Amino acid sequence: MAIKEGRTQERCTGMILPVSDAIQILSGKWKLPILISLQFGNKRFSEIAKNIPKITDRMLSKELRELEMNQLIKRTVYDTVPVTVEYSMTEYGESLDPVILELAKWGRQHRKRIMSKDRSAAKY
Amino acid sequence: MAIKEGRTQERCTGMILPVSDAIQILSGKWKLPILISLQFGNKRFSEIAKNIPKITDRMLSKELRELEMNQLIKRTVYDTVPVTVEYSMTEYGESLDPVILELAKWGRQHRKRIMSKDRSAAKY
DNA sequence: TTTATCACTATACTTCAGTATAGCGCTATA
DNA sequence: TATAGCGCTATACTGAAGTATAGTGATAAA
Repeated sequence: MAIKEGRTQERCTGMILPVSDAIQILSGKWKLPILISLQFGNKRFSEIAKNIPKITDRMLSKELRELEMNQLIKRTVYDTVPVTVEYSMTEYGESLDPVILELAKWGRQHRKRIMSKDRSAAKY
Repeated sequence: MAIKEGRTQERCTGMILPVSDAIQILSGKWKLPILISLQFGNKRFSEIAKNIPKITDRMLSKELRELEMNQLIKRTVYDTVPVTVEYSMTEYGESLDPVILELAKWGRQHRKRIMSKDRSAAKY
């Protein structure tokens, strides 16, 4: 029952704190999908929207702003007429790649799992 | 501007779908902290609560139920008087370890980053 | 001329995550 | 006897996330 009961509390909090930071920044339904869309190349507002089923303009606009504030993405305005706005990942944003990769890996195998057993699939 | 414009949309959705699955299951402020707490050993209700600052009984109870439904954790009741309830990670729950590890890594370096530059730190 | 696209913003609304507080039956301890 | 711990549940509430819908001004296409 007790595995190495030494400094568990500290080590536990030492894990929970950074993870909480991360999930706060990536929180919500849309931020990761947006980042993924931009992983596949710089995109304009409407192109991102096309990549992400069901997202509304309002949400996309709001989330892009937050991601930009956290310096995960960059917004570039070209003064064409009318203006062209392009979004791209920053280097810092790219540092999330391994996180996204692991999430995708897990999500894929989870999907397989719930597909194969109908009993729990019924709940979803 | 355009990097390999072939099947981007499909590959993009192929990433977004599993990641959305994952974030739905791990959604919210508390599920990952709870899983982390259980990574450090089987625990009882009040022990988990002690590990996670600020969580309320109601939330802990609710999230534990959801994690159990998704088979990420296991609830065992021992018939002592009064009953002892122990929570533990399932093997399936352990499959999340790499995800949690990457999140923790990123969170730690993010924390360092915002600590070092006060200008953006002001916002947090 | 009407329509559509672009990158948004405004307003209003719903829904749900999360908080706050209290209480349950049981038991061991002071 | 009263208090505290255990593992919760009940009720009520707030606030934030997300949805729905419409509209902006400029331009280009039908």
